[in-house]
Amino acid sequence: MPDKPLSSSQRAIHELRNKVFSGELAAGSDHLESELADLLDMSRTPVREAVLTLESQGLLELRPRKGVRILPLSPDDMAEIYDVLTELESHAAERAAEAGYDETDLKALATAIDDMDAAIAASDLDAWAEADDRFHSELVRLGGNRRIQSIVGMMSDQVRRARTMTLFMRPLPTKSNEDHRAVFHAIRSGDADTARDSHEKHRQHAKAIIVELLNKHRLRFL
Amino acid sequence: MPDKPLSSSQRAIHELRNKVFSGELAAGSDHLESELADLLDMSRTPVREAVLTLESQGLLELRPRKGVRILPLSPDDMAEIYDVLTELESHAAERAAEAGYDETDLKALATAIDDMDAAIAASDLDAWAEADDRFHSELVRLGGNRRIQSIVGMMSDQVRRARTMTLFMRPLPTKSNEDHRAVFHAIRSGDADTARDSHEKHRQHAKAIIVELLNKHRLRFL
DNA sequence: GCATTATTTAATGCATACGCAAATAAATGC
DNA sequence: GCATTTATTTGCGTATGCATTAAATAATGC
Repeated sequence: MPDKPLSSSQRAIHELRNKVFSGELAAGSDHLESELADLLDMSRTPVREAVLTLESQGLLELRPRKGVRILPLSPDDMAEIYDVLTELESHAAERAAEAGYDETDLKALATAIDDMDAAIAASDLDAWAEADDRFHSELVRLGGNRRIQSIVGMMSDQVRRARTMTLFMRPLPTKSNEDHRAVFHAIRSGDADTARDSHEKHRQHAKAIIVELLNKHRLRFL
Repeated sequence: MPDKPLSSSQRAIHELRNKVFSGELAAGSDHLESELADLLDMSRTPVREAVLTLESQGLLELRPRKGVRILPLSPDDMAEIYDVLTELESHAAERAAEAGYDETDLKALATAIDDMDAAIAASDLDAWAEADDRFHSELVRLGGNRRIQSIVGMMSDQVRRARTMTLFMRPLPTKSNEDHRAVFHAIRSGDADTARDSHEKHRQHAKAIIVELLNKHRLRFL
């Protein structure tokens, strides 16, 4: 069936998001509402609504008369984001382990891990990143807390922005999948403490790598 | 000076929030945009913008053609919210302890604790609740992560809704302030682990009490 | 009667218009 | 020249109207 026509508002949200991710709307740049409306070929109304939504998700900022500002991400911002992810995802891992999921329930998680292995073997960074996203979002889903899912979703969006930049400037994340497996096994065996601790270490490590990378390359923002 | 005139949009956000808290807009009820516009004596436009914002904060839900639905809070929702608060506030406590704040920096925290003591002595539940809010928000502020401040702020809003209902049906929170003092002392002495653990226990305890209370009183939602 | 289709109703999504206030430019006084 | 005032521009906040489409109701066929 022909996909249902998307509302202008929704379209605005998605297209603006994409343009931020792709860099077409550069971090730190300002844009008038009317400019964005022209860009998306719609009136200001749906643009305003989209901008309101994206503001609440931390992607941009409304500064009356100065335009809509695409929020830059500093290394400090990145550190904040990773800290939130660390806490909430670790909680999810803990809960997932307590939930007593069986092999079937954990299949998506296992698949994501395997896909990461394959991607690394093929040196396909994009595929790895996609599978990594899948692992983390599935983990959070298994945690069962919908508010955490929503918050982590928003924060992951921001991380994705930074990863585009940093992925190619760091070594292949070969070690990363050991962490994923540790978390996986802890969950499968119902060891909540280990699941939590493993994931916590995993995320803290990721944070350290990215923040160091950004600082080393003098990426004051992105 | 005469306070600056608030925009209709801002007014709508605040007034709608208040009406949700006060119960004037009951949880679970549906309201057309035009109805809310009439209620607030403004056009649909700023109401729509406010509703968009409040939706992203989890207070209500937009269901096209069915109206704006004030989201009810179930015991499960409450549990989710407390879990998020537990994780993020505990992280803040840990960081606050690491930050090496001196007596002056921690004054607001100490004051909040004293105020709670005074409120309990006077059996003034409203004053206690206010000081408790102050303690938690100051704690999170000291944690230094602005994203956590924002998330915790949103979640605390929801807790406040429930507390209105439950505050009078539970014993005076006399024990609660012991927890607060433990967190305070750990922060002052730079003991991050203790700060974290104390606060974690504090919040888990609060969660258990509220969830039990809601279930006991068959408050399926609120 | 019951199911299906046609008709009406009405809430929303969006475009548009307009007044106001802020920012900028121009003009005036010193 | 520089500061201060005045004029002008321009972006935003809000109101309003209309087209669209989902829901509700009536009508038709079987």
